[in-house]
Amino acid sequence: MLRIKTLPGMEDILPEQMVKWQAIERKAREVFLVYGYSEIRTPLLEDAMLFSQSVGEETDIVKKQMFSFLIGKDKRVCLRPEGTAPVVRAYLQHSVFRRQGLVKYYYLGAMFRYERPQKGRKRQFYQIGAEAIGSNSPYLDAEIIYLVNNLLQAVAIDGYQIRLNSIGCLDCQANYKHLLRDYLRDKKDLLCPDCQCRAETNLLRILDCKNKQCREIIRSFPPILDYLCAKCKEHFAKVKRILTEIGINYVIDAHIVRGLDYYTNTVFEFIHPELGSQNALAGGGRYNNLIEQMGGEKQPAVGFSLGMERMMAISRLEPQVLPLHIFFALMGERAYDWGYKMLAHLRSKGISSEIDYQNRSLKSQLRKANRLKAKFVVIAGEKELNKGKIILRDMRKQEQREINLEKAEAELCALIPADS
RNA sequence: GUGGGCGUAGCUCAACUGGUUAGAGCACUGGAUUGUGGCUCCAGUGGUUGGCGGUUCAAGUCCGCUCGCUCACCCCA
Repeated sequence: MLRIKTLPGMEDILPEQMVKWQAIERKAREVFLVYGYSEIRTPLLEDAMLFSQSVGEETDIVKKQMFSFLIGKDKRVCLRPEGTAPVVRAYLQHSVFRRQGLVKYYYLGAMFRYERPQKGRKRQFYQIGAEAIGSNSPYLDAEIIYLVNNLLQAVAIDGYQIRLNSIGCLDCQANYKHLLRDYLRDKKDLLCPDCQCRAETNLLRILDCKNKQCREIIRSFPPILDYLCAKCKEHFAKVKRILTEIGINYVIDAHIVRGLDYYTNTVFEFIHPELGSQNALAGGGRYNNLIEQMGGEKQPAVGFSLGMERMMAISRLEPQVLPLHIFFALMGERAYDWGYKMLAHLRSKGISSEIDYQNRSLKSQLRKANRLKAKFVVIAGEKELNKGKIILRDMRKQEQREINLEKAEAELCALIPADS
């Protein structure tokens, strides 16, 4: 019989991993609460047009990384490759802008991209992200970056670097593309094949090509940062100043060009050296034209997303497994029936309890209790029941005593709050 | 999509230039203690050596194909 396995790039998260995973999620939720962001959940499956319209027809994500397929004859749908477009879609669909001014949403969940898997890059991966829609205030840019910084601290991650850049508004970009195209006109043949293609489709991406020769050519051309219009220049200056004032260390990296088309002005990346080649822990920035582009009224916005697996890889958070309160080690059917009833009762009162289901010896029942880190073990067999008693063993103190059957329930219930 | 590396027990790894029945530690189960955990000792379960084919008296080992994993390019979180 052929044993089916997970698809490439799709992974099970086993319970042992899940403990830390949930701890990170819990910390993230706490941070979002503090910053006034509320959770939104959008479907995993969306109209494929949502992403070509927002992320960009010519981006790698849309061009070759979407899990997309037809439903019925002509409806093309896809598993979401990123989180911003669905949130904006929901924002518009429910006319949120008519009900309130600034909205601050966060999300967490699975994203899907059909790529060759490698370290820190899976086909199904999880992101935590947030979007703040409705303000162009540079203080909001700073809030997002400060929030990410805060979140990373909360999950015991350090040693990362914050890289910052501004790619200006649409006017700045149009102007810069014009200049760049002029500059490259007679150098096209020297570029790598990819960049020759980019020259037509996604000019700005040439700026962060890793090919040696392309870098050489680009190096002598000033970055877009040097060509920002007065307004964008002022906005970026303010973002930098605010960040410095609130104690954020960052470096300006004029070559950050995000791979999604919707970004404008402030863009940033949190990178970590221990992540390997996929070193971006978080990324984000402003997208002042996206809402309008998706059919809404113009609303400036800013957001970010964090890679969950990448956080898992470097977080030093050590979540403690909650210890089991009471284990029932029983011998004989009469004792088992009594113990099972007591177990059911304690559990319904919220006291974690466990019992053996495999008819094991007392010794192995205790071994199991020990492995489960049980605080107490109730031991009972014919011998005890005949005396009208049971044995209560304190596993840590390595002591045990007999208690009366009638008082057992009260004693067991009383044990826990005092101890934990 | 393009390269490189690697596939032996649930996990981490052994097995000299091809040579008896493929081993060890951890984990698991049982026992030493016929009813008491951790430590110790003993024993046991567990393998189509990823798969298929080839070379050979003989293949975990060599060759071919294939599948899978992994790292990197690309791109991104």
